[in-house]
Amino acid sequence: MSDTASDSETEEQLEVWCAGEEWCPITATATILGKKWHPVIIHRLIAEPRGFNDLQRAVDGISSKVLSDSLETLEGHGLVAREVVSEKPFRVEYSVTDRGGSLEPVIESMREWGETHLAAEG
Amino acid sequence: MSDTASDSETEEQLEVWCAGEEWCPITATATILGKKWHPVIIHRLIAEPRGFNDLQRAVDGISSKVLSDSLETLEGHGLVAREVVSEKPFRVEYSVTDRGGSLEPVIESMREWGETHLAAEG
DNA sequence: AGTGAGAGGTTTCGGCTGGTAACCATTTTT
DNA sequence: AAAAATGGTTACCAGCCGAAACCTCTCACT
Repeated sequence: MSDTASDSETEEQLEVWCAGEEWCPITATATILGKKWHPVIIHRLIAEPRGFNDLQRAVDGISSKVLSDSLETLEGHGLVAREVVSEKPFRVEYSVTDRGGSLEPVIESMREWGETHLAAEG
Repeated sequence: MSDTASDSETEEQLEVWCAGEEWCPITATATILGKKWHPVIIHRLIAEPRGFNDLQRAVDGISSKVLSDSLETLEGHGLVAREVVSEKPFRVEYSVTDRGGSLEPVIESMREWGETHLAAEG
């Protein structure tokens, strides 16, 4: 494709550099975060660490199976940490890792966009 | 896409409620943007309007069927516009709408996150 | 001891979606 | 004429998504 404009503009290359390249940071991010429930799960865990059922209520609408699968996936990506906080009354706590917490600006921009462009409910 | 029922996404998905009481802007945004290829498609169209094959090459990795379906969905959400620019040599041009262009900060934050947290991964 | 609520999930079973490959029609280029 | 480029469609299938049911364990109440 078009990239032989080496000496022209340094500024505009920032927006074009991932076109035609093999690895795309947007696609990479979308592969992890681009699921229906992943952003809101992380958002709720950034707000505060929670147990499974508490989290399910906070996400509000997700099934237990999908939440279970999602948490497993997110833990695999190193975005969420699972800790058993009690054995006898068996209790678990999910929280975001540093890596997961770093997604806050992304999720916040999604929240803002949704609020200004999708607020059509009532 | 399939028939009439599934196209209710176009209008009624905007009324995604979090099971009764609270409407969640993050979930609503994720329902639209939370697909593997949607963010990068919009990103490439924000960079410049393109024809189908040009866009497919720019997205790099997407199949023609998935691109076709995605464009149809995004057009239904009012994020992408399709214009036939020539009939004799049949040419179309896809571009972002104002609404689609307003996603730029969201996509940019995804790009930044991927660049700093996913570089050199698969 | 029995019942029910709450925590933390798993199982089952479809339907929808994402992905590959093949195919099609038209026009331009070689 | 043959090849390539443009803009897709169709067939087919693996896998993910989602609703509902089910499961174990503990605690509280009676």
